[in-house]
Amino acid sequence: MKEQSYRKLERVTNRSRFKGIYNQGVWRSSQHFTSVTCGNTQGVKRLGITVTKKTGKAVKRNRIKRLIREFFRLNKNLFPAEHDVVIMAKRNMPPRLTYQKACDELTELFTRKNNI
RNA sequence: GGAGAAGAUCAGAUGAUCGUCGGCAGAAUUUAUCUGCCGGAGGAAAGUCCGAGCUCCACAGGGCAGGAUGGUCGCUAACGGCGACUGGGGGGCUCACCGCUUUUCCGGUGACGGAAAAGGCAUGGUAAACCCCAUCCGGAGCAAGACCAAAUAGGAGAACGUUUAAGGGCUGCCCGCCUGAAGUUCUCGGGUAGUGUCGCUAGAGGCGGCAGGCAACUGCCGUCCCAGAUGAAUGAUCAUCGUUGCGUCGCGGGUAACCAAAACGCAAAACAGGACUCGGCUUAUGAUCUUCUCUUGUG
RNA sequence: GGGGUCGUAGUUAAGUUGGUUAUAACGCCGGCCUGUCACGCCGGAGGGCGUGGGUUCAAGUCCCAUCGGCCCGC
Repeated sequence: MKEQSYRKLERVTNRSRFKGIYNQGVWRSSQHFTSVTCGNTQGVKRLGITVTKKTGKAVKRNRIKRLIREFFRLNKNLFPAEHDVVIMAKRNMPPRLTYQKACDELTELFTRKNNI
């Protein structure tokens, strides 16, 4: 499989799996994002993204999801192996989010988590 | 130059790298995976305010209730939409107001205007509220609906009923109809629920030409295929060009204030993302162009 | 995505042929009672129809647009 891909196999697509991650996972948060990490039995790193309607309208939500996906693709080494990670966007998201700022904040969030 | 109205067009472009959804072909060959090619959001995709197609409710029947519309003619699959023509747009009631009549005060040379009080419901006007009249409307909605896989199987309560049938469904009610020969219906609880399949995209379709019509629109011919996701696909980074604004410099123009080409640097680029599909309406919003109206300055 | 329902004082609500100054309870303020507080009694104030237009002499009510909250579905 290609290194920088993001296929359906690497996504969390089931509602019951989301609930399981919320119940058993470890919660971390930064200024604009919240992450939940939980081990899985599939042998791959998987990512789920949650952006609720309270964050904004459809254009804004799609953009946030694309930026988070891009961060996952290009920084897979920061994610723990055989774990499911859910990244949630908070309500105070700035209207014009650039990839550079999102990448910086998420990098800081995940490197801090690995140190603990 | 400024303000406003109406209409039309576009919604930055190209390339590279990484990545994504669908289709086709090949490798591999149960899936999974890899490679190549092609295609991949809007004028409003939005709000869900109207109208339809389509699907289910057995058929989609009659009356009442309820809802919607209200000048005429036409267009259309249909409409509350659109076009043209008209300049007012169905009929009625009155406790409110205006108007009407009388008196007083104020302003004015005056016509008259303003304010207050009373009279009267005999006369006029005004509502998208109420009554009547005409026309139209069965209900729900793709989470409609059909199939496969998986899973248990039968538990508790309530209502009604067992022979001139109850109950249920079709519409809120009635008639009528359908189902129903001993159970039926409702509620609660329990089990299962998938990277499932179809519906799912060729359509009242787009573009061009000709003809008819004042127009909305219609007919004929040619040509094109243009998203089908389901925790939900269009993105990120870089480069070049282009648009706009600002700053530096100032080829040039001008008596002057000033206007300014080329170059360089910086910044900006709106509203907004399909979710069964169309026709409208409404709302949000950037730029350019055309026509018209008002106003200011100069010649 | 589809359908429905609601928005009125600080809070919970009432408000229908459209027509006096938009109402009630709790809350708030002052007084009485008590050694003090609460309860109770008496009196009072304040401020509100989500927002913007329209119809009308007059709109919480009718019409249009818009914003926000809540509920339902195989």
